[in-house]
Amino acid sequence: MNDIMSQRLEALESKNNQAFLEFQGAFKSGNAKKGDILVSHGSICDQLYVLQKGIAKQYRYKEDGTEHITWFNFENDLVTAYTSFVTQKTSKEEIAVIEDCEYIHISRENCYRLAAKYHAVETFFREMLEIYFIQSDERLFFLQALSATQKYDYVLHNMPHFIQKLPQKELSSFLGITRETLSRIRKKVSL
Amino acid sequence: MNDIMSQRLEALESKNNQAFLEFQGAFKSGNAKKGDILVSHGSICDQLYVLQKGIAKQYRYKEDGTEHITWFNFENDLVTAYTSFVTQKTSKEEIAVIEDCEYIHISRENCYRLAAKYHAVETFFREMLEIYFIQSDERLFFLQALSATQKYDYVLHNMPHFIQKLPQKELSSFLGITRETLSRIRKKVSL
DNA sequence: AAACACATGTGACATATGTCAATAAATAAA
DNA sequence: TTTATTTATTGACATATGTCACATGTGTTT
Repeated sequence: MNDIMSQRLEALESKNNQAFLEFQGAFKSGNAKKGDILVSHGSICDQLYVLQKGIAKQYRYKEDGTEHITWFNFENDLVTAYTSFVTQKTSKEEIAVIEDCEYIHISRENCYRLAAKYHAVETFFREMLEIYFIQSDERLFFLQALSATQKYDYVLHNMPHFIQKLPQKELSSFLGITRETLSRIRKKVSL
Repeated sequence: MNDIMSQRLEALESKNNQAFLEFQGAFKSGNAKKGDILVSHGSICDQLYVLQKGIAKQYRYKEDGTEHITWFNFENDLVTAYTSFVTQKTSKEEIAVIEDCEYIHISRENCYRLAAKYHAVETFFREMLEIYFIQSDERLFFLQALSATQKYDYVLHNMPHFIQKLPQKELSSFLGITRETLSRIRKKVSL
């Protein structure tokens, strides 16, 4: 995700510097410690975050109380509970900090206000959405079609930082398998 | 999806009638028979379709040759192999007709040209993307966290037309389970 | 260093779902 | 209508993955 975001921002800057400055100016900075909840289940999400440092996880609970991680966020990722952000209904998703985070954030109101005011900002958002949509599409296939081992391999090849930086407990949830199964796969792979 | 699309189009019309007319004018109409391929695996997708009648399926192949349906399209759905459409790389996805279709379509070139020309068209696309992103997010959780029976129940309650209108062969692929398992679940449910 | 909490590894066993094969039912073709 | 083709059902069995219980390891706090 990383450079894609800065690319788009540069495009925005060169296309309409005034829009860029105003957009940039609407961000505030903040930080959060490991374990903190950025967006809590049941709340209405009205902020868009950009991670500058640290790791966060997005997850949902099933009725049985189990946590299911849908995505991890690293440096330069856009982070928000998108469904709630867009619909302004209570969020089923929750976002929590795995490793101490520094971030900037902008309110939903400012996002939409600036998107309405500046065509170039609107374009920025459309392009970011495209990227995340594609990412989501890839994950869909991954979840639907691959076995536990294949999923692990996929992540190993395509998102190696996930494996390097995340505790297995979290990674297994993301893969949609149990910790035990992940542990056994790792053993097999390392032989 | 249905009315959401027409809502957005109405919004576009009232916001900028000129943009709306030009956008609308860029569509051509067409049709396809059951079994036809709208977008084939390996091609570059440069059209955006709007289904007016019929049903289509979007799917990908695994290396082992098995087909995995990621989504079904019904009346008034936007249809395209989004990843290929955006990136202009060859498509991993394929789109095929399940029930004879009538549709209108617009070229990628016209989409982006009009989005760049008219802020209101850009907004239309951003909003459509938001909707599809949310939909995709829901499906993600569905695939990751639910058992075969739970998935069936989910579809039964949330997309009943999927169950009414689609052959089980296709539905099972969409659910990420085998035909046999689906058949057994249906038997159990109907008791 | 000791004590603790938390994450990971391992074994025995349970279970959901897949696989394969054979009918039955439904659709399409002749 | 009859035949052919595809789709759905059902049974016996295989297998991947989950569950539970406990051991081992790792890092943190005192």
